[in-house]
Amino acid sequence: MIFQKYLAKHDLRDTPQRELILDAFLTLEEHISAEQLYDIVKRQDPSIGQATVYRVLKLLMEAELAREIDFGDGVIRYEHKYNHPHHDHLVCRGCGKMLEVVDPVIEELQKRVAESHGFKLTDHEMYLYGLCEDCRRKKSAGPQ
Amino acid sequence: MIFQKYLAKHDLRDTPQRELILDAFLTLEEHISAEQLYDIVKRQDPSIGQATVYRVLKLLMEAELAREIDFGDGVIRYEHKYNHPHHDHLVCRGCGKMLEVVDPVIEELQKRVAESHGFKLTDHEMYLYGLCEDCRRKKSAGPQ
DNA sequence: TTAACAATGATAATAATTTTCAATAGGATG
DNA sequence: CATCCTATTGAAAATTATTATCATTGTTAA
Repeated sequence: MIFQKYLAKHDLRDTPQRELILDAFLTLEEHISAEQLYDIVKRQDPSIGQATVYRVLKLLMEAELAREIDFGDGVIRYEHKYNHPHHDHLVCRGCGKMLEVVDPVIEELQKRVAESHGFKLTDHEMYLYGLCEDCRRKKSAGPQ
Repeated sequence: MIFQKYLAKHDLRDTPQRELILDAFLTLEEHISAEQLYDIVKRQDPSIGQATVYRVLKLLMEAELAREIDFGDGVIRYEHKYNHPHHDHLVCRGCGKMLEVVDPVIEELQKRVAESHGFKLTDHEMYLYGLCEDCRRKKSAGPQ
């Protein structure tokens, strides 16, 4: 609905490809790369091109339905934005496990840090990297 | 000196190219991309190859002399790490101006957030984005 | 000085993403 | 419903940043 409204407002057409990619994206729970999404969508319609997937992801960003996340590994991933409020990411350096976290005090302090330099904060990114319990156990138990 | 020690310890050779690139990097105050560094170095020695610049930056990382920063625009930049303790970045969405910031309370809270999920924090990245004073003034004054 | 091999520069390769472009297909209008 | 205009599509080429390859050069230690 939101996407359709966005399309209408911007004189863009509602095509079966766009619907398919949107549905596939919304069905997913976790963040996903353009290539992964292409793989999924291709199963339902092998004729779809990957450029279209990239194009739709860009549209979803503009429609505020998707948000980019970048762990710095050269691949951009996307996650839901609609009905999925802001949060940061806690990532395990060992196994890659990822948790969404928010700390309201940090959020408030970030605003203040920005203000103390004359900035009006618009948004931020925070990635916490560490080792999860499992990986720490493996590390101390296993050889070296 | 530190770089030379690192080279010696790892059975790597101290070459004029490595010296030149290291010096150019250390002379710089701000963060820089591999390509920008290549441009600078090329002026002093046009025969230098850009692969060497990429290779030396990798060495500087291993020697703890450089640190990567990634603003998510597809280009990796590097900044000094030696004698330049950890900090985060406050970036203006308007003009790109960048400030280094640290808030010890945020740092502490990050550790606690990680611990509350069973993680042992190893490092983090935090980018605060906003509008600086100048850009805000321009925005409210200028047309639209 | 010479054998062994690390380092270099040029270039090719990679990988993710974007652009190009000819063919196709929405959808408003008559 | 047919038609025209133009947005959209898929395939493939182009881009961009970075990495790998490889023949040649330079260093070092015996």
